[in-house]
Amino acid sequence: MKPKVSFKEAKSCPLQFVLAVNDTLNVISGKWKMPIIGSLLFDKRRFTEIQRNIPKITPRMLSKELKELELNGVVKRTVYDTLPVSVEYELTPSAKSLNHVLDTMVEWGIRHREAVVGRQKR
Amino acid sequence: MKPKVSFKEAKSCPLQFVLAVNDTLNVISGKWKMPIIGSLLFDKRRFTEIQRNIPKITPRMLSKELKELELNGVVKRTVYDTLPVSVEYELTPSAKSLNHVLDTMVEWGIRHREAVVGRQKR
DNA sequence: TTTACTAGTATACTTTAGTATAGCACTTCC
DNA sequence: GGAAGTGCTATACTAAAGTATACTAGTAAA
Repeated sequence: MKPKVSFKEAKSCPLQFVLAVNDTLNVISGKWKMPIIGSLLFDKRRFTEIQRNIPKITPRMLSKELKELELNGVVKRTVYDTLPVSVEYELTPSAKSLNHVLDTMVEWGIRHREAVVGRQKR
Repeated sequence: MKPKVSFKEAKSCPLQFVLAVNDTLNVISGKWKMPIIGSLLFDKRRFTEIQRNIPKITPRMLSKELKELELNGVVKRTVYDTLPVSVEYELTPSAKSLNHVLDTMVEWGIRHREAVVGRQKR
């Protein structure tokens, strides 16, 4: 559901906005969440595949973050009855729609960097 | 400048995207950045005004965060030669355009919460 | 002269986030 | 029988983020 008022139109910052922004922030902030989501954004992957994808992450961190992402409805975990067991992680449909958010963040990040550098040159 | 490829179109996650997302995250993540930006989003304010706006923040934190935001080109600090001195904080034009990012975050946050709750009910 | 306002700083602390290193249970390959 | 691959967990640590409490200099009103 679309919020009734955007930040631009609103005259003050309603609590529900802050809460919704925080929900989104909780999903993507921290040292490893973006790399993990990035790794899953284009394909489902297994534990060790993600680990190989993100060279410096420890299994403890990967495990911890994946659990948190699963709890938050961002990642779906599927265990296959193979020998040895294989476990697949994939983004939920809701998480896939994160790319809209990420796109605006990329755009703002690039623009903002240009604006800041521009001011320093002048 | 608009990035050439969006997350949806891209087949892998380019480094420049990750960097730009991190730039944006650095500006808005942490316990107090959003409340401070929220407080300045509709008007310029003085130190104690912001402090009254955000009841539980300590002056140490407010001071620290404002310095960081100033360094990152998000906030502009102006000292007025009144007695006692008054200092005004306002968002830079670049920071004001953050509301587009925040809007998509609000929208995703609300949708995602609905999706997660929906799954729990079923 | 005490009080209160301005915009903060100083010091010491707790809490949360992240790291380092080792190990487990299971199975297959050599 | 040992090594190697599966998906992790346990313990102990360091580093970063945030809190609590007190305090500063300058001025002005009571």
